[in-house]
Amino acid sequence: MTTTRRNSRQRTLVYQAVKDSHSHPNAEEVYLLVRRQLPDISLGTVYRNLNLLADIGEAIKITTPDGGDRFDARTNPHYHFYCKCCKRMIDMDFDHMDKINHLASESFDGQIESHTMLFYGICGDCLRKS
Amino acid sequence: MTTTRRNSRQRTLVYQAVKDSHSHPNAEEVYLLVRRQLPDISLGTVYRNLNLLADIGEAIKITTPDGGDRFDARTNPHYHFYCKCCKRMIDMDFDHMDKINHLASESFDGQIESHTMLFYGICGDCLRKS
DNA sequence: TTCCCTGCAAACTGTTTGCATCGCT
DNA sequence: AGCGATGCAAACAGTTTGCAGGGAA
Repeated sequence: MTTTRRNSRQRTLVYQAVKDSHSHPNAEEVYLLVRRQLPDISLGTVYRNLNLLADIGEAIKITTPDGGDRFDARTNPHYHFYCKCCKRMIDMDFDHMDKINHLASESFDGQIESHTMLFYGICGDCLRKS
Repeated sequence: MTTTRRNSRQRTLVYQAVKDSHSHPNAEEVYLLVRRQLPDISLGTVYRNLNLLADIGEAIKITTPDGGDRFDARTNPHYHFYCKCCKRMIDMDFDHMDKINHLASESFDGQIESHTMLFYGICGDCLRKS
């Protein structure tokens, strides 16, 4: 038996914030966004709802090396690129994802979760600035 | 002018522990390992030396979704696979690394750091147990 | 009316840091 | 002797959680 889930303004706004922001916000950023419309929301509630979204699969939680997880409400398959320079998390949409998944699965004993690869490096913007 | 670096029993043992352990230990595990030979070492020192190793490139620091970074003293190129089930970090050595790096680089604006890809999924051991 | 959800604050985890001292070089 | 490294403990950042009250169904 699944537990009944209720709606609340807080829950709706947290979800909206993640969905509308395409910058992979962390909990603090979502908190600041939602506070614009609901100044009394607490950070704990933001965390609870972000984790709920991740649990039920309506958002992805991405662990970054700079402390703090980021959230992404995009549901279509894509990889992530973490720029060590500007610390941005960048979506990677490209044609070869299936091929890469396949190549990786081919010689590994285990079930690779499709489209959850994380790459590291320096993004194009940072490269051109230096 | 580079700063002079000195040796200490602590530093040597931390390095040895990471090098000898092939299980991608976290700071706490390294601490426990080193304490067997040097019971008075402090956790702070372990952290300082692990970070030093990562900075000078003698070890890799891998961020995991379960809190706590892991360390790896293997220097030859390989990817990592994080098993969501048993929380192990598993080395992936396979023939297609260069091809995957190339495919990924091809359609992404930025410099992908070779051999730092992180995959998620369920490892073979966990699959067979369930 | 039920009981899920919230705000608040305290607690927790992993990591860093200031400081006095130690001990390489 | 000089100064980099250590042990210790306090501080920190990000996150979780216990609890009493609030509100959706």
